[in-house]
Amino acid sequence: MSNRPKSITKNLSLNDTGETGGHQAGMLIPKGGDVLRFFPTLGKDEKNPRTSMYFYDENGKAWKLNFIYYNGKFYGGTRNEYRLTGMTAFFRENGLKAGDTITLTHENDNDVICYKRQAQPVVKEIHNEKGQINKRIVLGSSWKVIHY
DNA sequence: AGCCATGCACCG
DNA sequence: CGGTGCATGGCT
Repeated sequence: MSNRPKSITKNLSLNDTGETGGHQAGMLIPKGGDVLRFFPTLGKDEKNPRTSMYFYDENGKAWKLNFIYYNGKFYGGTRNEYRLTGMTAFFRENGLKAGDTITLTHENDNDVICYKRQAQPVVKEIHNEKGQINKRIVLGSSWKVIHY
């Protein structure tokens, strides 16, 4: 639809921050939308292609993130999704939790990473058929895109 | 489609 | 040898 967005923001999930005990070290990038356009194009010419991207925080510190296209679906597997990995150090340094947001901005050939803490996560209780209560953090629309 | 979860390779 | 991230399977 349009060109590369100026900025994208993600509302962090429990899995993104590692609070679920996972260690996948990366968050999912939705396919087919403007969010994906923020990143370089990765095709299916090779399996699981990737590129490194450097983002700078407010202190000028560089963070190396890896943008990977898991495209195993086209190589006999099932995966077909994009991920941005290598973020756990940034999450830890800033104490980020699910419900917080991280924003990636591209401006004047400068890639910037920043974050925003959510004051109080909204927790939703889900009652299942066995009478158990599961808690889950409510995420607004996960992604937000800002164009030039 | 998106989030949750994990076996194992790698590396300090 | 313990923590981290890759690559992938699983669940909703």
